[in-house]
Amino acid sequence: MNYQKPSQPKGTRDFSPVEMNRRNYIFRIIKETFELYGYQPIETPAMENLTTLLGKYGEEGDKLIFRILNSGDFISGIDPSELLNSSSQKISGKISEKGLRYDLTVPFARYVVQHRNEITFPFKRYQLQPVWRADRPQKGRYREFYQCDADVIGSDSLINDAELLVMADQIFRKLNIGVAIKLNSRKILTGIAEIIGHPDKIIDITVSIDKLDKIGIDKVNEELAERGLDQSAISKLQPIINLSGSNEQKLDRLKELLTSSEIGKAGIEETAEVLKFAEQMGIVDKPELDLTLARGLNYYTGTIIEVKATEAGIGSLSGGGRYDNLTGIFGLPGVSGTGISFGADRIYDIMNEKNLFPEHTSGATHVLLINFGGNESIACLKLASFLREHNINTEFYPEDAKIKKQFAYADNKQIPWVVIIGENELATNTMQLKNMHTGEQKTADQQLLLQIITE
RNA sequence: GUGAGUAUAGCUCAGCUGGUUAGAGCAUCAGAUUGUGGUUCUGAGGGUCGUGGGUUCGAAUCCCAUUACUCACCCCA
Repeated sequence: MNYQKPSQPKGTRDFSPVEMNRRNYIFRIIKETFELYGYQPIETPAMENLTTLLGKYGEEGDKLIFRILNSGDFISGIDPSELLNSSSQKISGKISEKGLRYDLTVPFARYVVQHRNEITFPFKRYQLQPVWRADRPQKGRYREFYQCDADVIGSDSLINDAELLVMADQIFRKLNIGVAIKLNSRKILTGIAEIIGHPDKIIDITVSIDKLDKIGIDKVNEELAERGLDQSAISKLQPIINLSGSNEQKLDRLKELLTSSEIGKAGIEETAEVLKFAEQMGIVDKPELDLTLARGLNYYTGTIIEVKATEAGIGSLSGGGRYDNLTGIFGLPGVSGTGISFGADRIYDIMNEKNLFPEHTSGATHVLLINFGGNESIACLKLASFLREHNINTEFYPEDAKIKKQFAYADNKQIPWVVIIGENELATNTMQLKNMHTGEQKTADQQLLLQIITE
């Protein structure tokens, strides 16, 4: 080999047929669940105008947006002296006007604003598409990954927030993944920031206490101090961070602590309401109120949701929350939305790690017909179309290769059933049906074949 | 953006403090087996040791640079 080995860009992946069938299994369950609750699919383009994307994800987020170079002679309009003297940021604004989508929520907000006259509110949509982030990849983090979002926009009702929790509960149970569903409220966090006397530091506070699980209380306090909180504020924060007990107990205690904060009290009430609705909808794995849950995106204003795998430090599998004014930025104020996003790739990783996929994911070939050539192959071709009419994924081996080779092919592709029609079978109008898993083989006719392989 | 590690066959890796023609397992292909895979046996193909430079009689091995990847931090699905 004397050519440069080809490779994909870092943080991106190829998906093999086996992987795709498994990924589709995840997508199917997510879609089905979304649709059970009345969410309908939309898609938006891979690229958006930078004006749509920039400023929505904070300073860090802006840096992580993949920019697309303008087509044509993108450098022509620029003064050479400008190239030398101005920052790369400024220049990039001149040579790039589009970027790859960073998440699905902001494009959705854009979609809603643009199509507001065609949409009936409340609008429930889901969207399963890749997003791109120019991050440094690492475990469970990719530069191209799929998000599966469900959002309701144009409804203030907390039933929607509860519905998201219930859907998350259902999806992870269907997938057989053990998770902890966590709930918080941005309003409670705001209330906390108010009563400790640092309403302006809410982001710093939330980012720091979000790490509690990971780095421990001492480090969190250190970081809070570094971020400019005085000691009295930090000590006021301690009883709040350390709240324990049931959700009810936590909420009761919070009521006492946040009496002086109107917004804090509202958050407590709303959270109690969301939990009540979720319970009435029959949620199985009860969400846990977790005040250290903050989530990065700045646009959440109410409920905050996160789902983590019970074991495995792979980060969150799903996250979401309520945003009161996302469409406001695009000129449609006063529309509240709430939504949740599932990270398909992390879900895949964890299912793979724990062997949670069913043995045969649909999409794979179900039956292979062995090719003997001649008249036998005519019988096989007819049988194959019969099976396909019954919606059974069927392959006829295209060459009359050695039987051994054909069987090895079936084995390799993990095809569960193999049918043999040779000279003898052709004469008696039968076939040999072999179960590749057990090795059992029996004589069958068309009807028996259909019956056996569909049970 | 910051820090650390790795780079040898399609994949996973071995190759000791530098010493002839670079190894294994798995995978692939062929045969043992002309109607039977997942077990066994035999054989074959496949590598300018990431790239460029340096030290040396001699470099996969030591040094420098560079690129790519991995892991962690920041941040996040």
